[in-house]
Amino acid sequence: MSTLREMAERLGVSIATVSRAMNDKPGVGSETRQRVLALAQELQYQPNLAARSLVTSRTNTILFIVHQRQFTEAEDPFYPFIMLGLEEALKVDGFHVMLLTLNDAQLAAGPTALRAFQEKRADALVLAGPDISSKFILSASALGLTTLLVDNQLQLSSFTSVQPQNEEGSQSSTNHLIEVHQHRHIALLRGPGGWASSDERAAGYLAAMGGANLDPILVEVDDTTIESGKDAAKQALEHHPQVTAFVTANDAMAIGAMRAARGMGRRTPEDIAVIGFDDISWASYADPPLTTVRIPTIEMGRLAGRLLLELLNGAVSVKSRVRVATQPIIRQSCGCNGHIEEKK
Amino acid sequence: MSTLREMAERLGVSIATVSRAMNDKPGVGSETRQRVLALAQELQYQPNLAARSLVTSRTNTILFIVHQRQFTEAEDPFYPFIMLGLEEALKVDGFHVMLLTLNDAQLAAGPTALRAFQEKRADALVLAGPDISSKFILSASALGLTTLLVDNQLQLSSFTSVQPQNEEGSQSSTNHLIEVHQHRHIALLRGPGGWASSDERAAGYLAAMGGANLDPILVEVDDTTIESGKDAAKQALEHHPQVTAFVTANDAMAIGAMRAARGMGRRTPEDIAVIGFDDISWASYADPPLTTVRIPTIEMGRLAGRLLLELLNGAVSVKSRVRVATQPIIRQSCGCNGHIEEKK
DNA sequence: TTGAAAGCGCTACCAG
DNA sequence: CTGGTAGCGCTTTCAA
Repeated sequence: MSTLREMAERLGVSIATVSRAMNDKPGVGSETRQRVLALAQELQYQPNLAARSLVTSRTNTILFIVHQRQFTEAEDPFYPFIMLGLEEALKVDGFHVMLLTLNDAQLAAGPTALRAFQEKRADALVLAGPDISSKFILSASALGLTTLLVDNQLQLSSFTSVQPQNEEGSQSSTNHLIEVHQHRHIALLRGPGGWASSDERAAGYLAAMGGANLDPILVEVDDTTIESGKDAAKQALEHHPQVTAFVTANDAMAIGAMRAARGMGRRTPEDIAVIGFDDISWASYADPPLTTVRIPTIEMGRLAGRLLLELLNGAVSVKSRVRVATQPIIRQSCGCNGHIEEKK
Repeated sequence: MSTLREMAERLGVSIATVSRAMNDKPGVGSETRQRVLALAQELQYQPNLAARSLVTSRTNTILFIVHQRQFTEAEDPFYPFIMLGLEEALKVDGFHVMLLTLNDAQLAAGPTALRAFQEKRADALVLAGPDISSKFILSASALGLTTLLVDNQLQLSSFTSVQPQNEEGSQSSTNHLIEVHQHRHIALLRGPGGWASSDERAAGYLAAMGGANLDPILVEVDDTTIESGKDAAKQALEHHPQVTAFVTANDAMAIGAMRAARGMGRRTPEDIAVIGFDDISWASYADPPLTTVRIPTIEMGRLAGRLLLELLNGAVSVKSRVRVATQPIIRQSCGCNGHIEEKK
């Protein structure tokens, strides 16, 4: 592996000059620069990043932190996509992504787990997922690293964050049911209160119902799985038999709801229309194919990456809360015939 | 951030002594060592890894390389689990995992993409997935980094590799169909030839059929998706109407096969029993719940991590090909009543 | 058991 | 425009 010194000797110039040439810094004659670059090319020179880090205090590495269970969550692997997008965006500037998963105990213990990263290990932190507590976020950022939140946000403090437009998404899907399919009795099968995404999606539904002067019907369950979707659908159908459509907190619940409804003799979409949220991979294979709201996960990751790069370059210093537009995916569970299938 | 020097000054000893004490090296009086450790504790001392890397040429980082599309593959996100297990195992020794995804072009271009990692960026490479070519593997390992293969293997060269017991897995599921459910006409719906996992799973099926003196029925399609599962099932049922059971290359195909069969008036498991492979997250939600063969993905990642650590520590130098046992998951699509549901 | 010092490869400052 | 050099924080010889 060649070094700056080696190149300097072969070229008969100083190490400093080679360094300047390699880093596109001013103060090198264009002819000299040419020769340096040519030799670097020939030698396949790669800078030793440890040495560079030692003097610059920058590592070109960012740490992606996520709850262990969430990372590969059974019914909806969301964060690997975020990480993929992040890595894509970061690598164009020569940055790398490290994965750090935290279990419940580590999350509770606070930033002890991060201590090892204080010292020259990462330039920034991406904290992903709603189940990272405010306390943890605050103490992590106190480490002095640039911090960005994905799918999480703190009300009080201001961090740069990237989140989906939950409210707009469910408002538009509710409107689709109202305007295109003329439903009047639409129930929201929602997840637990207190979780930002559940609350925001509920707000979108309420806005749409209010806008159309319809009475909202809310059914809240304490989880957002297929099973809880079944429960919610049963409750809704028993207490509100007039309901003809469901808006659900996510796709897993939508699938559960369709199954429960079918078990009660109600077919989708003829008797009960259903619209989910997320567009997980199996949504298009559901029976019938699920109409839903797509969260552009990879794109969210890319955006987070680009934001981080700007923050790190000092190009921007404002903390911004970015909302990424969701996309309606019209399939058949809403009553459409599915000809307006999405283009991937 | 405190440094060795700072500690040395406060303790009135030399930097070398502090370094030795911190690294558990001999040559330090036990009393001195105590004092050093106590101060380190108090100061929350963290070594500067860039500085350490510069002198030791070790980074405590391993690079997880996977094909971009594969990492979050729509129907079966396999590699995030591997990465999770890897990270879990590695972090106990203070190692970190970096993600590098490669697209088709980069894969074809050879190790250019890896050049940046030659220099003090990673101590080892984990190459995951069958679609990383031998050529790429060979040239990557020529970089001089310890290399480990997951879900891939080279026939000629010897690399340490971790793979599932594909052959044993499908042999046992085929046997289940033969012995427990008395099927005589079992078709294998297999994926493309040439892919090691497809071939191995086929071999397991053939072994079981041969062992029972039954005639194998092979249907090969060029993909392993729900759609190709449908195609394969249609072909099988048309050309071999006597077939009463399917063994499929993976769960996605199994689900497609059940749907196609149902479309042709054959119910699962009454008319056609089906057993898949992989145990993807949606297998238990299929209709009927899918009997399959589970690949212990997270455990494979952990194993890869432990192996790597041994290799790096020089504890072991032998290149070993490790096969991880799969686990039969009996649900209902095979004809069992599902009471023997797996314990997670 | 301990200390002094060289040096890993690089950036950045100061002279010229 | 160019060169010399200090020094980032650490590990590791070599002496004492």
